[in-house]
Amino acid sequence: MCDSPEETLRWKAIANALRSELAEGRNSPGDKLPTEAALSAHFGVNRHTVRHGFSVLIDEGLVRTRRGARAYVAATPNDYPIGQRIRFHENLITAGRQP
Amino acid sequence: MCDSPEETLRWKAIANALRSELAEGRNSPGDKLPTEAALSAHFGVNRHTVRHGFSVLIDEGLVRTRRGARAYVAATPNDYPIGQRIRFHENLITAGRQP
DNA sequence: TATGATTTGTACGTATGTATT
DNA sequence: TAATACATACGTACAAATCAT
Repeated sequence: MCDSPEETLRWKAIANALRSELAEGRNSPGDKLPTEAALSAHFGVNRHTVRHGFSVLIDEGLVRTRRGARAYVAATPNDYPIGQRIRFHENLITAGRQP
Repeated sequence: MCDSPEETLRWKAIANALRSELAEGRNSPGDKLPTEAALSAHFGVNRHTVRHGFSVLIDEGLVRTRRGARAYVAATPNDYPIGQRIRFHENLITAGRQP
């Protein structure tokens, strides 16, 4: 009942995986993340799917990207716990489901 | 100089164009927007470019989308004037430019 | 109610531009 | 200067939800 196929979406699974990585605490703000190409290979997905997942973390303020430079950690989930609450964008989308 | 090539980006130009349309006041919350295909043809761009522009308005809370259904107006810029201030996402990105 | 058409969502692929390293 | 890496934008295909008949 009420199956939530959230994890079946690759971009969302990648976002969750990366967020968990940051929550582990082994990364500090300023640390560089792997390249899109490296993450694509690691997750076995297209580069754009990685970018889609990245956009979630960017909107959450956890990660920042700059053209030409590697993405880096802007904050960790522990800094200001958003926990299960997802980004604004997500809220709007899921809210759209309600009648 | 200091040219700000904000308008040269198609997805941003489309977002601005659609936002201006909503600001005109001829649309009310609940009104349906043209389909992605129609907007693609109208702006002469790919469907994904339209979707990219849409994501801006979605994050601003002006538009909502549901799979299978047309996008509809959730609010108008006049409802809560954001004016020149761009969405959170944009702020993060542009903030990334600063040293 | 049921079926088919419409429309958005996801995912992959490719090419080129532009900033950083 | 050259290599690296992200950003934009085109394209294709299929899945899934909605709408219309």
